[in-house]
Amino acid sequence: MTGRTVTISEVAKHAGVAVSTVSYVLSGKRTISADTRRRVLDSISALGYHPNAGARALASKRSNVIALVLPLRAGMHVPVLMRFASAVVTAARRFDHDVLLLTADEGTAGIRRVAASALVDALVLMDVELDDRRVPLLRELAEPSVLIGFPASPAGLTCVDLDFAAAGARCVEHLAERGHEEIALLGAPSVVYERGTGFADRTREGFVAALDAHGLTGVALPCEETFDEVYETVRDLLLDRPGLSGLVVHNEAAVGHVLAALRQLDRRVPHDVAVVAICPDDVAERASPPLTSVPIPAEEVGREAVRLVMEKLEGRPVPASTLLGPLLVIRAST
Amino acid sequence: MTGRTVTISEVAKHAGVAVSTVSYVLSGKRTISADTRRRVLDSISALGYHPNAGARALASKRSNVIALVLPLRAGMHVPVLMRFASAVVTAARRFDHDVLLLTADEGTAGIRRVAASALVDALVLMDVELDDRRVPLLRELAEPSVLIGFPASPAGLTCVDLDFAAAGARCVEHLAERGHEEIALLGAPSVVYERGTGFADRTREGFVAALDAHGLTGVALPCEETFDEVYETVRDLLLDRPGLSGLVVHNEAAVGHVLAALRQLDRRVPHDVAVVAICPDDVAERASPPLTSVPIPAEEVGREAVRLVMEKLEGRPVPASTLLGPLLVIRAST
DNA sequence: TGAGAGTGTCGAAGCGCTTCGACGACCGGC
DNA sequence: GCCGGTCGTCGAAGCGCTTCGACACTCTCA
Repeated sequence: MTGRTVTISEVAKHAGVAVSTVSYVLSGKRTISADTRRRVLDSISALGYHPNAGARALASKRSNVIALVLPLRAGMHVPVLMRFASAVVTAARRFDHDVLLLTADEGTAGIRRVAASALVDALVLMDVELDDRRVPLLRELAEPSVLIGFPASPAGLTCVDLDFAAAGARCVEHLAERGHEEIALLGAPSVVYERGTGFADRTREGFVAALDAHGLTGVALPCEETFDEVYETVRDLLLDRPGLSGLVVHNEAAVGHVLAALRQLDRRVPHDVAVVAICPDDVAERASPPLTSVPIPAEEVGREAVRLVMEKLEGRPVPASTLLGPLLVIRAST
Repeated sequence: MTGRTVTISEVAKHAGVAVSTVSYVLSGKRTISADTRRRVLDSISALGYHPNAGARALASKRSNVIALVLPLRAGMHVPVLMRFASAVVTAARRFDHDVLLLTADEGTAGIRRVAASALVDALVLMDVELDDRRVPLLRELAEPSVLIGFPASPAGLTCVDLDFAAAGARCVEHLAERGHEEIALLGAPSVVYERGTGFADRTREGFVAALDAHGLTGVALPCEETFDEVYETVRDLLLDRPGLSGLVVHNEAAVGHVLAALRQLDRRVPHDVAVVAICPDDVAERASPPLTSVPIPAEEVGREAVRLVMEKLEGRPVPASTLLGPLLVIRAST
């Protein structure tokens, strides 16, 4: 079974056809008679043939591999990243592509390397910052790329993400419908805002705009991720704003701490304070009480990124910007 | 800069040498005079040459890519996985290799495919189960592989992992030193034990054995991951065992809930109950109070796995089993 | 001083695949 | 009955690299 490696010419010999015929059977790029096709396919499975990826890449100038570039930085929402990665791999396989994993350790050099060496045909980049060093490089690269997230100036790029502004607004809207009049957003740690990570800012903007639109009062605060800091933030917030009755939490790591803090401050959810989170579904479900939330659609985003990059590989035009609409899942916390 | 792709023969022409000379400069497989080497290297950087990965793989029968196989199942410790993955990528780069990401969706077919097509030279598998379907396949594969985790019968395989039994024992030992006489282990969710995931079992075994060795009484319980379930478990545990004063938590997702539950039950940490966790450092640091813990040495394990797989690629013998000794970091919770 | 042993470099033969042009065989239309 | 078109298949030319054997030198040491 796992004997010597079988080549296309052995398949051709076994099937009694030319090497090129086998190739055309596999690629479907020329018409082949049903009879010949069957003979070839039989030989392929009889011999256990697998095309050699290197040879194929060399001859066709296509490696059928895409790069997935993950920045593995501090303060990141790692589990979400993983779900993105998984979705990208699964989607890529559906297009008969594999995924090469690149971390940011190597900086832009890694991207340049895999592109220049033809190791990959295209790139998908995750967790893009507003001012991302990788962006200028992508513009000059021949290989198509898609970003998950939006840099400050996305001109000439293809980007896809959850519409965080709409997500922030959706949370406000929901709390407004429930009759809350003073609410707060607990967002990412301040370091994330300082770094200029797009999604954090965009959620805040959507939140603030929706506050206005619905005539509510409120405030948007950064939120650290240790229990003690979260506790203080929540305590001070409730002290400063006695009328506050709704909370939007956009910080996966802090969400549990926020609930624990409220518990300790004797505020009952949702009776005293209603809580909406923007976070992965499993976190929302596991909380006590289970949280009304806007889930992060990692699967959809990953799938869409791959679809877009494949379109670009085919030379087809794609929209520069794809924003996925937020869903609101209502649970026990509002 | 990102103009047409530069080939080795253009470099050779530019440097005034033969193609093979350029190749030998790059690989170091034959001696080259210092002068020629310099000329060639200058031409390489002048032209911006990057060897074509496909051509290289075809000619050398080495793709310089290793596969990282991640099962992306429910109930997994995803952030830890990510750190493993990151460590593997970084370590692989140090050996001039890239990493192809494979998920378990494709089952064993994916492994077979990338191996047979020579897309990868070797494999690293993560989160191995006691009875892992992938294991028999690895045995018959020509490509070397290394497992992170231990299957039930590791004969003929190369495995590396944290020594979870020693980690469980180390926690007990620490609590014994602090004078605790009755302690409990809160482990993985029961579904993880039922699936037969090695590390959960091994921690429990180490815990139980150390209990005996130190003459302590105690119990090992599975632990679910929602706050309410954790709360009940902890409450019942304290009710059943009034003498209990130490807790070992080997469940990253539940660790925060355990502390919140203790807080709510008016047990102070470490005054009333001491807590030791087996979990990633960032989780232990972020908790309140910061937890004494045995960290999961993801970086070391990943690096070691890559080192082993590279050794095997070179044809050198490697130990079948590598267990990394646990470290105990003392913080405020004991 | 000449045989023998390195050194440093070259040319050419593949590696396994895709793709292009060519070419019979067969078809229908006049 | 001949011509132009398809259809199905083949052969050969690469793709860009590694590696093997050959070979021209330059040193040593007898």
